[in-house]
Formats: sequence, structure tokens, C-alpha cells
Amino acid sequence: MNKELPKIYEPQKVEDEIYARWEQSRCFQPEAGQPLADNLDKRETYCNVLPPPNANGELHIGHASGYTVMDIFGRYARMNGKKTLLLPGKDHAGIQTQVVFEKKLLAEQGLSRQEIGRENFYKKTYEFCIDRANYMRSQEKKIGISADWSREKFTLDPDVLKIAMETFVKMHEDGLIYKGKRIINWCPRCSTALSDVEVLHKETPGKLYFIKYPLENSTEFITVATTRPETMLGDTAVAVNPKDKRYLKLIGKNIVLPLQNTIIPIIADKRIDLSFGTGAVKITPAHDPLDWQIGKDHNLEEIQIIDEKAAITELGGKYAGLTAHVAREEVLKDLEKLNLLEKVEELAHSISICERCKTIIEPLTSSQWFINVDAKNFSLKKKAIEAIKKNEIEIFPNNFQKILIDWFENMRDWCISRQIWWGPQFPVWYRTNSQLTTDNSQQEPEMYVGLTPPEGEGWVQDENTFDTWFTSGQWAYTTLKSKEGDFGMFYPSDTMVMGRDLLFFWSSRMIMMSLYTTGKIPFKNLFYTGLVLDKEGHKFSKSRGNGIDPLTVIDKFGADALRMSLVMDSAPGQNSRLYEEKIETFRNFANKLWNISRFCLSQENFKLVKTISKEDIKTPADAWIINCLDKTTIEIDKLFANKQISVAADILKSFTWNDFADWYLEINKIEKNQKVLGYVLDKLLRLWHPFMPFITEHIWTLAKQEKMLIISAWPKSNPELCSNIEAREFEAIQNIITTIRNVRTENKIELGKKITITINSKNEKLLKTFQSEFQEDILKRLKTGIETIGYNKSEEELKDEIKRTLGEINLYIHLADAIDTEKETARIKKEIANLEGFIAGLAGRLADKNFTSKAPTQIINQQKETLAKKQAELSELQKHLDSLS
RNA sequence: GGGUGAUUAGCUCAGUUGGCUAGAGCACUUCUCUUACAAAGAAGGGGUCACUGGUUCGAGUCCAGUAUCACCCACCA
Repeated sequence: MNKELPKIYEPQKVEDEIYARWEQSRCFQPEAGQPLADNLDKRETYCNVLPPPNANGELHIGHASGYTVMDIFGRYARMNGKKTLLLPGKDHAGIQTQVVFEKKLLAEQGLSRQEIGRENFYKKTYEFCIDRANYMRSQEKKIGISADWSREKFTLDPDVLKIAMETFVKMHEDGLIYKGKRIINWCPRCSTALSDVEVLHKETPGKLYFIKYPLENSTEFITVATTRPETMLGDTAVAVNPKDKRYLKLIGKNIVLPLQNTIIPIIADKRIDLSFGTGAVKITPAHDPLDWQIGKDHNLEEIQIIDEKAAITELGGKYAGLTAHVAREEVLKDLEKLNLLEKVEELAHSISICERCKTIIEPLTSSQWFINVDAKNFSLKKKAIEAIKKNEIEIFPNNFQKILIDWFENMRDWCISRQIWWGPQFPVWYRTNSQLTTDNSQQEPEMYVGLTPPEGEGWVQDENTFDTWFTSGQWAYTTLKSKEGDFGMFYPSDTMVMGRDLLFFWSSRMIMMSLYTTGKIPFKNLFYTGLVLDKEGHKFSKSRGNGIDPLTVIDKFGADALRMSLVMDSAPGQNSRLYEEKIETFRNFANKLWNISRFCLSQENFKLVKTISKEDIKTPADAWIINCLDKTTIEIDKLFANKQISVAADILKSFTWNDFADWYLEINKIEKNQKVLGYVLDKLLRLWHPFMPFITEHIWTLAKQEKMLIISAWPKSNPELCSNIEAREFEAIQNIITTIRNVRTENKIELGKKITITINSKNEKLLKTFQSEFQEDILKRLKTGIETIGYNKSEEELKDEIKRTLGEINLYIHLADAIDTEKETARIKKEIANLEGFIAGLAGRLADKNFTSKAPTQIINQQKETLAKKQAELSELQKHLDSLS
């Protein structure tokens, strides 16, 4: 039977078919009627709203990493009989998608978005996203994620969007949203405002220009230092620190601003650093965030001299129309002509760039929409901090809690309006009432905020679109609210898994928005994954060309191998590295599991066994493996509770390979116990399923199981089965076998050469175990080359043999040739020295009153036991040494 | 300027209430195609757990400091 199974597991041939079967069975869908795990219906639920990837590209290895973690938790929950929902989705990803699609449009059709118009651009981008979403969904399935595709959501789906817009309206009513003219980060390429988190800072070598500003009615100067000389066209003051003695007498005096020839004051402000530059700072309120603040506090005029295309405005006089970059050169040239450029120094400083297109940010004053994150009636950030501090959301790894709280504490108002086209438009309309207008420029238009356009003529919708994080920040509930019943059943969800790079962008916004809208936390557990890096520890990037395509990997090694290589040997929040050799080792492991199963399935009358009784445990090896299995099961559950899935997989791997395959399978070739074999394999497949769903389901099917593994019950520890089990007998056998193999290798005895051994022990019960026919068979056949076994012979008789002490056993190995006394003596002496050192330490500790009075008795007893054991060993070694000399 | 993480075998990394002489994979050495598996098996070698102090009966694990690296934040004109 099953002789036809290939020697090598071929994932490519089975994975798609298995996934299709899962989908058809509707086991991803938590409806009534969904097949449940072995009829366990605890009415408990488990939900993970999956982070929606940006629907503008393809899946990368980072997605695969997150999905694997989510799927492992999801499958674990499902097998534990919970009603499980993994809810997938896609994000329209405002700016990023617009940048991607604009590039595509230009490359393929040579068109800009302006050329095709806003409406058409939106429609085309929408189609593009849907297309990408379809492709990405197929990739997600390849990874094996057990998500309910019937519930898949897109951030622009009308139902999702409606809920998000309702939030806007409500926040506006509650006074949490305001429109105001403030200084914001402006990306000239994207033509939009950006929030603080969408701006990156890059350390760049630059220059610090020292410019002399002439004092009014004087021949004196005050020298200011700046990295952006062109902004002087918009200067409205020079500021110094009030404690700066150098400039005390100048405070309150005026300056004639060069090039512009306007009169501006010298003011004092404590935010000015005395030690930087000259200690005197030119103030350009319209183009620098700090200057803007200072300008506000000192009632300075804001003169916008750079426009939204990064060009100089008409207020810039003769420089109008030049780009800021060119203007800088011109300004410097002119200053030099006037002899006002004192000096230029090299300076490393950080410049702001757009996160998406890397263009240098222009700080501008602009009219934008903001969320007040610290409003009096509902402080979003304080509520978030409170929830986190009260551990309502458990964060893995735990130290990220502090990072998140710190971030919230320093959070400033959130700019949510963007001037891009790709994204939902603000549900805000304006109308200018011409009848009342007496002075056009001063008239504030009438404003309407609501879900649908207002009645009447002349309303024009606000052109702003939403920051993409405004909609994805509501993902935790918009997704669940769009299907009747889901919200009540699954909100707040259990788990949220995301890359640590999304900590500020996304987790923070979800927590705030959810607390505001639902009054509850969005999820109970927040799990951050680290970044996946390449072999050298670099980030994957297109420019570096070091990307690993998940599909290529899956095609080559199988989805299970990829999954394993993404979760093993990694800790929550910690970066990890991925490379082919690593994936290969897990491909090898999958193959090991395959061959283990192949062996089992090829046994006569083999079948998977769900339960066994004590009577089925017949031999020391049976008892031992059942005991190992039980311990492993308990440990894995504990680790799952702590979200330590990497460690869980690790101990399971060690059980599978080192215990079950290397020992139990070998024993089973000699003394067969198909029931125990079937029982262990049954549990093994279940335990591995969350990690390696495809191969386990495949084997499960080959073993002719009616019900699919994905909905089979998670193994439980069986203390009843393990009570009074004596695993030590088998451990003694293992010990003897290993020791003999070791001695053979050490003494270079060929495998073909048979040897005679003697086992001496005072423990009659133990001896009796060995003396059974089967156990002798095991000892002989497990690569030991034993021919005959003797028991309890006299020391005298054995004095020329190699002796090893293994706990209660003295093992003697008779070699045909005389033993190398010198070598053996040296070996024993070394071991004695080692042992004596250890015993001395242990004995010392046990003699120490401090230790015996303070340490728990359990530890003391343990150490006493060890001491006795080691002392016995030592005396055996010494006896042996004496007999050799 | 502030923060976080890392530092454990040649390499990549685990090690969560502190407790026997610190683990894995890869690489390395020697041997084996033994019928589940050479993508394998057997036996090995290899570590003052970055450094310095402290707490403790006991520290890779907790605390303080130092060094190096990485990342993040920041209104460094």
C-alpha cells in the first residue's frame, strides 16, 4: 500500500488543489452551517481583520510574513473550535497609488493626469486597483491564508466608505475636525499636503549661508545664518534669544531686508538657540514650521513667496516665476554683489522628503482640514493612551507599548486633507451667497457638511480628498459593520498583526478612531512583526534589486517551506533575514515530514488513530513517545498563549525529527505498534497544520480521513494516558545505544564488526526490561553492531573492557583488540576532573546556608539528586581508573 | 538632540515569571547509499552569552553604566 508515493514531496502538484478544497468547503466562512472543528462548537469566536495591502502592485515578502503569522493564529483558533474569521481586504492607498498610476500612465500612454482630467483619472485608477486586487488575491491564496474571501473589502467600497464618511460628519459636529490655515508639509510633485508621518527626514550635506542684514539708519549689520537663502524674500523679522548678550541692544530695532528693501523688526524669542550659527535667525513665517509658530506669537505677517509648484510668487519681486532652486542661486549672486554674503559653511542637516516620491518638501501655509487629536470633549490621544496603559490592548512585543504611548503624547493635530485626485472627496459643499456679498474677497462662503449633497443650487463640493489613513484608520470596524451581525459577533477582534513600520501610521490611528466611533478598543492583541531583510541585513528594495518574490519561492520550495522560514527563529517585533539556504532547510523539513508519513502509510493496516487507551501502550518506547508527545502538546499550547509561535514550531520540530523520526520510527521497524504509531502521526499532523497547512492536509487526505484537517480538533494533553508512565526505561536504552555508537566511532571500529557488551546494574527491574527479547533486538539492531549481551558479570571478568557509567547502569564493551589503556586512562582522567569541578561547585552550594535557607525546596532537592548521581558516577570512574593502572 | 532594539558557536538566530554543566539551523570533521527520507542517517569539534559594576543563595535572563552597530522620532535656522 502506498508504495506509489514519491520519495520527494512535491508541493507544486498539490497546493492549489488543496486550497480549492478548503474554499469549496466554506470552512473559511464562519456562518451557521460552516463545518466546525470535530463538532466542537463552543460558540467562541476569533477574528482577525487582515491589514489591507495597497492595491497597486503585488505581494512582497513582507506581506507573506505577516499573513503567515495571521494564518497560524487563525488556524489554531479554528482547530480549537472557535468560530473563526480572517477578514481580507485591499487599500486604495491614496498618494502611493496615484504616484504609481501616474508613472504607468506616462510610461504607457505618455499622458499626465491633467491631460486626461480628474474624473477620467479617477475611473482609470479605480480599474487599475481592481485589477491589481484580483491579482494580489491570487497571491494571497498561494500563501495559504484561510481568509473568508466572500467578505473581502476594499477601502473604497460604498458601504465601507459610507461608514467612514459618517465618522467625518460626526467628528465635525463634535468639533474634533476643523479647517484652518496652517503651515503644512507640501509635496510639490504630488501637489498635496502631507501629514507629519508621511514625511521622511534624510541627513544630507548642505551649506549654511551667513547673510548680513543692514540695520535701519545705521552702517551696522546683523548677520543671520540660513540653509535656505531664497526664503529671505519672505522674511518678516529677525529673532534672537532674549538672553543673548551680543544682541540685547538690538532688540526692538529694525532692519532693512536686502533685495526686498522692506523694514522688519528684530525680536526676541526664547526658542532661538544661542549656539547655532550667529544666534540671529531670519524669520520666514510662511515657509518654516518654527518660524510660523514664532510668527503667530509675535503677530508677524506671513508672506508666501514660494507657491505650490515650488516656484517664487509675485511677492518675490524680480525672482518671481523662478523655481526655488534657481532663485537661491540668483539671490546668492545678488547678495554677493551687494557684499552682504559674509561666508558659507558646510553643514550636515536633515531635509524633509515626501515618503512616496522622495521629492523635497516645501513647508507652506495652506488651508487644510485637521483632526484635533486633543479636543476638550474627546481627546483622541488621551483616550488611546489610557486604553493602552490599562492594558486593554495587549501588545507584542510588550516594549512597543511605551513607544506607542510616547508617540501619542507628542502627537500634533493630524492633517487629513490631500489635494490629490485619487481618494474619497470630502463630504463638504460650499456656496457663495452673491446677494449678501458686499465685498467679494472677505465673504466666507456658506459651508455644508453631510453625507449627501445639500439641496439647492450653486453648491460646489470641496475638492480635497482624504488622507488614506483616515479610511484605513477605521478599517477595524468599517469592515465588520458592512455585514449584518458581524460587528456584534466579532468586534473587538482578537488579533491584529502588522509590520512594525506601521506602528505610527496605522495602529495608532486605528486605536484612536475606533475608541471614538465604537467606544471600544479595535482589537485585544496587537502583534508587531519585524521587517524581513535580505541575507546581508538590507531592506528589500526595487533599486537594490534584492527582492524575493513569494511566488517564485513557493514555486521552488513550496508554500509551507516559505511559511516556516518566515516564522522560525524569529521573535515578535524583531527583524529577521530571509534567503534561499534558509528556505531550503524548511523545504528539507517538509520532506522529512513527508517521509515520516510515507513510512507510516506504508505499514500494513496503518491508519491514523484518534484516541488510544493505556492498554495500547505496550513497550518502553511507546510509553516514552506518548510522554514526549504529551509534554510537547502542553508546551505548545503555553507558547501559543504567549504568541511565541517560533519557539512552538521549534520544539515541535525537535519532537518530530529527533524523537519521533530518529527513534520511534526506527524502533517501530523492530517492535511494531501501529496503534501508537497512528496515534502519534495523527497528533503530529494536527499540531503542524497551522504552520504547514498544505503538506499536512495532503497527508491527511492520503490517510483517507473523511473530514478535512483544517477543521479537525487541536490535540489536547492527555494526562490520564500519561499517568504512571515510566519513560526512563527507554531513555536508558537510548543512552546505551548512543554510548556504544560513540565508543565505536572513537575507537574506529568498522560497522561490520560485531561486539559483545555487558550491562551491569543493581536495578533489577531495569535489567529485566533489557532482557526481554524485543529490547535486546533493539539494542542489537539500532546501528550498534552488538552480537551478544551479558548481564551482571563480575568486575574482575570485565576489567579489560571499555566501561561507561550511565546512571544506574555500568556498561562494558568488549573490543576484540586490547583497549588502548593510555588513551582510555587519559579520557577518564579528563572526565573525572570535569566531574570533580562540577561536584565541588554543587556541594559547595548545598553546604551554603544562604542557599539552603533561601532557595525553594524543589530546586534544593533537584540539586541534591544531581549531586548524588554525579558522585556515584565519579566513584565508578575512579574504580575504573584504578583497574586500568 | 531624544528614543528603541541588537550584541549568545565561523555564519544566521532562538532562549517570557532568574534555577542542573547554554540551544537550533547552516557551515566544519569522521563515517555510512542500513528498503521512509543522501533534501538522509550516525558520531563529533566549536561559546568567559559585548564590557564594567550591582541586586540575588543563584544572572544569558533583572538593575545601572560603557562601547559598537542598526532602526525610529525631532520645528538642528
